[in-house]
Amino acid sequence: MFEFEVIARDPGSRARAGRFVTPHGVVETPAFMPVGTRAAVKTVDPQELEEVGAQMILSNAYHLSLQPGVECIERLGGIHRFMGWNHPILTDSGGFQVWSLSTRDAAGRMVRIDDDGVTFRSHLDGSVRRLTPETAVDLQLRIGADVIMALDECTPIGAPAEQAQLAAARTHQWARRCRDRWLERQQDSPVPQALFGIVQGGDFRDLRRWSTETIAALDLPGIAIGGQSIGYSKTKTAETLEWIEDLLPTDRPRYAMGIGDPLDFLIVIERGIDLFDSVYPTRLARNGALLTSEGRLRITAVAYRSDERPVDAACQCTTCRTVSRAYLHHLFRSGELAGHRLATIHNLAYCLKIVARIREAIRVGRLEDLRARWPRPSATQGEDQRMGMPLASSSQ
RNA sequence: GGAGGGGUGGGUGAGUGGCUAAUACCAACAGACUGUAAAUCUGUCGCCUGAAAUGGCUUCGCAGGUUCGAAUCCUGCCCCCUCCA
Repeated sequence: MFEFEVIARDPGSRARAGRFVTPHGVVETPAFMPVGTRAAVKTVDPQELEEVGAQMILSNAYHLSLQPGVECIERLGGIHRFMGWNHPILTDSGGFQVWSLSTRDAAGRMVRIDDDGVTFRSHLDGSVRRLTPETAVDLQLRIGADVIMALDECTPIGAPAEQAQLAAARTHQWARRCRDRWLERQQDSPVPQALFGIVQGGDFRDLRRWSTETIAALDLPGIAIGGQSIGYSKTKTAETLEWIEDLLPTDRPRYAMGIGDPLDFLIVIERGIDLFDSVYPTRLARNGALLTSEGRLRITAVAYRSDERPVDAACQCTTCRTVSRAYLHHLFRSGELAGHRLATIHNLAYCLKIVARIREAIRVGRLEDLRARWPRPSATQGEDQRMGMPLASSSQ
């Protein structure tokens, strides 16, 4: 049911194009998955997601279990039906929240980890919730996503070796327990669901390789690479993937968790990644930052007050076809919610278009052309942001 | 006509003798954001000099005064608001 087929490879890198078949449709890879943590990609609806080119989206079992609760989603026919998205969905287990919620509170009151699982203090009402590998799997199976993630402990950048080692070891133990539970439950499940394991190991080559071997050995339908090193740091992202690429299974999807800057897309794809997700484009959009061929555009800047041009002349999205920068500027300045939606539509369309171009290039064996024109991040962070990957191949 | 309240930096509005170039919020300007506790967060925000610590200058309706020292106290003037007639 969850076949994964590689249909083209780039001769100059590890990049590959494939088809990931799920019960809710096929995902043409490489693919970017927009994030809809609470069964909603903020500000846009399922139809807009389709229009923008999304194939598969992400949601989060931790958030959904708090609200509206898995019983509710289950009763209403599962997450696809619940949110009106009849395409593939992946849920994260809540492993990321082990890290993101714990860093919010120095006293560590919101998250407590032990070898058996994680105890959360709900960020909504303070109630205490317990997540173990088994319950994480159960919750996700009941929510009904096509792909579910093992419970893991996300290692922060700069974590010392001992800490990274312990987190990885725990992640491995949990992954085994998730697999056992998943295998057990799949037998009597009407709709198959795929479990992905997650590689941790922090910033250490040997730990990353150890983690990759361990997780790959579980023989799950897919493998993910996690940790703060992935996404948050461009150099660490590339480095980490290079460390482990030869150990990743070639016959199943590989998923880099938290990659959302278009500049990172080619970097991870060339290192053999098929799937990636991030809140980046949607969050940037809500904060008034638009991704364009010319780089990042801050729509609230005075410069756009009476700029009649579309956000990106090379973009075909609804936003770029219908409104001007001046109008978007006005919407953001006046706090009109339509601005968030239009900006989100554009950022998603832009990101998905970039990935589609890369995918096409791999398929026709011309990734080299794209690579040659790909923006090279400089040492200066500020300058990077003025860079963007053109949507049109006008320079050819 | 009588009684009372008030005028503070772009706006709202604290402050009622030195710790005040002046709280806070908004606006403005700039930056951040990568498996979402985010329509969030951070910085700047009188003028001049400076890379910066800083230094200098001018500010709390206007004009005087008291004081070592005033946005804060006193006097006069101008303006605004509320209530009563």
